[in-house]
Amino acid sequence: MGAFDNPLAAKLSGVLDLGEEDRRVLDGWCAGGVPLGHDQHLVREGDKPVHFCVVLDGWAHRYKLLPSGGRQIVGFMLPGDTCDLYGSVLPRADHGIAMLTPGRVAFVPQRLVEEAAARRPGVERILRWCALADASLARTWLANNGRRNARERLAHLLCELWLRADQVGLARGRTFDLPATQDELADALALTPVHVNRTLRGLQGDGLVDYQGREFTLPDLGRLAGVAGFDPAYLHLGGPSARDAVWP
Amino acid sequence: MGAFDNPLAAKLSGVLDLGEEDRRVLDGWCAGGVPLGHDQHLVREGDKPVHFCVVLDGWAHRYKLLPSGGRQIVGFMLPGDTCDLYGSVLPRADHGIAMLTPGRVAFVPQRLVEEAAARRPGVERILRWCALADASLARTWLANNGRRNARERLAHLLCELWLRADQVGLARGRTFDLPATQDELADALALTPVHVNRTLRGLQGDGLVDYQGREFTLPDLGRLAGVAGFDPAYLHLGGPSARDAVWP
DNA sequence: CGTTTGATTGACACGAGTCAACACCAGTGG
DNA sequence: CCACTGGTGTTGACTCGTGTCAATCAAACG
Repeated sequence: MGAFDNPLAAKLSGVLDLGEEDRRVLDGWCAGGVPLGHDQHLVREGDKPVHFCVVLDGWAHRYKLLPSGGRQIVGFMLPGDTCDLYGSVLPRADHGIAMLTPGRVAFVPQRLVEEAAARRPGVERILRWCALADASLARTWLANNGRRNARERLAHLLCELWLRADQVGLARGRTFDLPATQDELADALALTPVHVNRTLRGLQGDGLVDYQGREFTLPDLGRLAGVAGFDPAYLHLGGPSARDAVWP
Repeated sequence: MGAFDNPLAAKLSGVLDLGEEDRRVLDGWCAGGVPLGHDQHLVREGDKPVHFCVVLDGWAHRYKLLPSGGRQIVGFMLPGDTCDLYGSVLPRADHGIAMLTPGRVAFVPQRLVEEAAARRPGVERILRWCALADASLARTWLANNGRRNARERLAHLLCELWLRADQVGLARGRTFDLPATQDELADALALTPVHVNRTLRGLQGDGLVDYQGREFTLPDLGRLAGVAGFDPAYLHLGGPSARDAVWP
């Protein structure tokens, strides 16, 4: 926001030194963008991906379907988040990506991305940063879902999503919109919707979370982060933000 | 093996077109290597990583520790596997890596890696491939641990590890060494050691797995893959291998 | 208004965790 | 040569967190 008209540059400017020229490349990628409706797909599992995607507006989620019919959501995407679905590097998308809300997405032809990366080391760094941050996030979810109970897991996810929303200007103080159904939260946390509901109510009863519809408020982030065992390092966030005013 | 004296080039030659020159770069990285003993660390969580690592020999594992004391193993590394711990891109390692067996590891200064990547697009592609394949693997584990029961999970992990071992010449037909304790398998699968033991015996009772010590045999890979819902696409393996002779 | 989608709650079941004991084996040192 | 140790695997009995099934409710919507 502010100085930047594209959320990807905004995010990256906090963590990497973007040259003038690199930023122009990113601006080019993020110009325009396609409006997408709720539930529309950016990528389907099995597709040969030919675009590098940047979410400009709205939320999306990445998911994997299992032969048995289950679904695991493997990540949420907010404005400024990218997916490098391997384009020229790997042959097929191993998971799908779809919108959680209406929004706007930039589809950058892999050819352009490759050319820019070959021409400018700064761009190559950006791509690598995105891929590595992505992997880091997936590993953190692995640990979260694997070794925490329902309460801790949910608290952890809420901390993460509030922080990420805040980072791109989508939080109003400790309040933010989490446009996912409890079903979707369940598939992200590897729980059942019923248990997500109970756990959410539990946190609410303890004054750690408040919500009406999809609008969530985290009245005591310090205590919630304590419950979650949350350490924001894995998000690799850059510069200062509202979080510094709120965080323990 | 065979034409290649370094396992990284061997692995990559199946999936990427390596130029003559690129291969020489990889040979340079993998020349030498440091011998490491059981339990020795390649990287500790929180370190500022200054090397790109390639496992030349032996098995390693990547793990995260939780504030509550739990451990989640987030991946196994076999010869030819790399870790790009973000070097110049991200500030700190978000997880540790340690040997499961004695072995040999090449530590390549990030500076060299950066230079090679800037100079040669082929090298940049290699790095990106490694990062993306890594993320893909983590997401598959997320789905596996999140949405399958103990039996399916364990079956899936065994399929993965046999296939990866076979790919680098470490399997003898359907038999391979899995140098992890049941404790370690439990931390990889987000189970307890006791339950891993019971599940393993269950699979053994059904003739799907056989083991004595750390030597595992998978007598009926087709049936085991069926139990697991295993689809090897996520490993992004390249050329043909023994698997083609055995797989359903 | 019916219909649909998502949230909520209760009763009950079950898979996996916990606790505890024992077996086995490789060292190691007396 | 044997006693002792620590690490790993194995098994049983019991507990408990989460899943399953089912009913109800509220809001959104054509």
